Amino acid sequence: MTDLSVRTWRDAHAEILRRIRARAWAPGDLIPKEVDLAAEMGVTRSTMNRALRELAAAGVVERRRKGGTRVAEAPVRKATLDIPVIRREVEAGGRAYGYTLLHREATPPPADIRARLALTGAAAVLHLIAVHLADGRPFVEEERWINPAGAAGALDVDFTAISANEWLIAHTPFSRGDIAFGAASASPDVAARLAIEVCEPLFVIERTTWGDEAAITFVRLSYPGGYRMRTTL
Amino acid sequence: MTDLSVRTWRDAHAEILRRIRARAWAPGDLIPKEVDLAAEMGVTRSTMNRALRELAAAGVVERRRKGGTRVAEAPVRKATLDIPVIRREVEAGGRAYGYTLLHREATPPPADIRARLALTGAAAVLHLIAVHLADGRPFVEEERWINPAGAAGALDVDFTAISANEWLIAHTPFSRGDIAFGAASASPDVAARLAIEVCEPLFVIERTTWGDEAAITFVRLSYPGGYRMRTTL
DNA sequence: CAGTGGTCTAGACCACCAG
DNA sequence: TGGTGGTCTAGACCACTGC
Repeated sequence: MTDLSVRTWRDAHAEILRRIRARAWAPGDLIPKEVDLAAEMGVTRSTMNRALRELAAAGVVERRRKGGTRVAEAPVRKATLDIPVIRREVEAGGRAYGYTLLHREATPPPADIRARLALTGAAAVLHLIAVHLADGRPFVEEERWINPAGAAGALDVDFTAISANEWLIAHTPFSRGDIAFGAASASPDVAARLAIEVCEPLFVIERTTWGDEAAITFVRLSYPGGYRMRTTL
Repeated sequence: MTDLSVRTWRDAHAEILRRIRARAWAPGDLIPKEVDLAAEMGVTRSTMNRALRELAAAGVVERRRKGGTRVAEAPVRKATLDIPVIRREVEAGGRAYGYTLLHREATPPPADIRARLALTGAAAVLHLIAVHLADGRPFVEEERWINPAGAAGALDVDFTAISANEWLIAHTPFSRGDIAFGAASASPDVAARLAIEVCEPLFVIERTTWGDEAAITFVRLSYPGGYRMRTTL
């Protein structure tokens, strides 16, 4: 018998998840349509729709108009990562935040950076290298290119007092971005900046952000090997 | 004047995002309440609620009952990562998938694994080491511990034909999990399994999954340094 | 073409929490 | 304690897509 305590979309969500876990509906199976489930559990279709929509967003079911709703075959679990401002990340750990700009130069970009920023001409971009500190010790190294065509005013900013990330957040909101996570070995330069040994492993985050028309910035963050980025499933 | 083409929650969502980007509402600002925004844009509160809820989920605004809705100060951007089954990940790249089990042993777990699986006794767990292949070449090394108390039947399975991941997906759905991403150096063992040099950088994913009561499994996936996990913001 | 999910409306009650 | 967001209901129209 159906649990009569189903009153909210969370209840319905939980009940459907329970059935899927209990194999009442196996992976690949078509499950009843919204209207039927709603009727069975005693809620309106709107409520059931909300429950199923959330399950679809979590990758548990797949939905198609006319095709119905089916249990995901390969549960491509979706993990949501928070991408915090580094200052907050450090301060959230109870440590004092610091920031040192090591290099600042407007220069024509190398070919790979031109490609990442989708630049055609040879106009100069702003190249920054900085280290973020936690309790005075290197936390992460940042190498960044800023496209003046996408970030108006950046060339006039001295980034010694404010990190490029925070300046960009405040002045140049982005509309989309891509991000990649990987590992690399510390080059001599990066090793020196992070005060680690050459060839130690680095956790690397590469991010490109775009405005409505042009690329705004490309940044590579290199964390020493002990760093972990965590979330839940 | 308000754009009269606002008809759907996506329109409202886009319009609000536009205003935030245009600094009509600055970070930290309180924005009008649902009812007012709905009236202004000519939609119902339900529709506006959906738009604002999605913005909150994306980390663009923060909402509180009675406190209203305000533009997020530090846009803690949320990135959604797909955690695919490795077979699918390889096949999605157009390569042939392969899998080799290198080690299988039921053994009392070392202390760190006991801690990760929240085990109290010294009951044996199943320890597996395997390599996943793409076009016959090592793609990722997998070291896994399976808690028989959380994954009934695992001790009876020979994991040479089916990878533990796929068996678990099919037989032991999990209710929650935690996942961490980081970097490490290849130990001699791992380097040999992946056919890379000792001390080359590895991209490491560590994942623990839990059933309703007990931990099911802990797995460490080690990808060679060139690997990138990508998503969009 | 017809069935299913996607969305909107108009109204209502309620939970939470800032003042 | 009152204002704000969270959610439910009942009904409707429509877009997509499998058959």
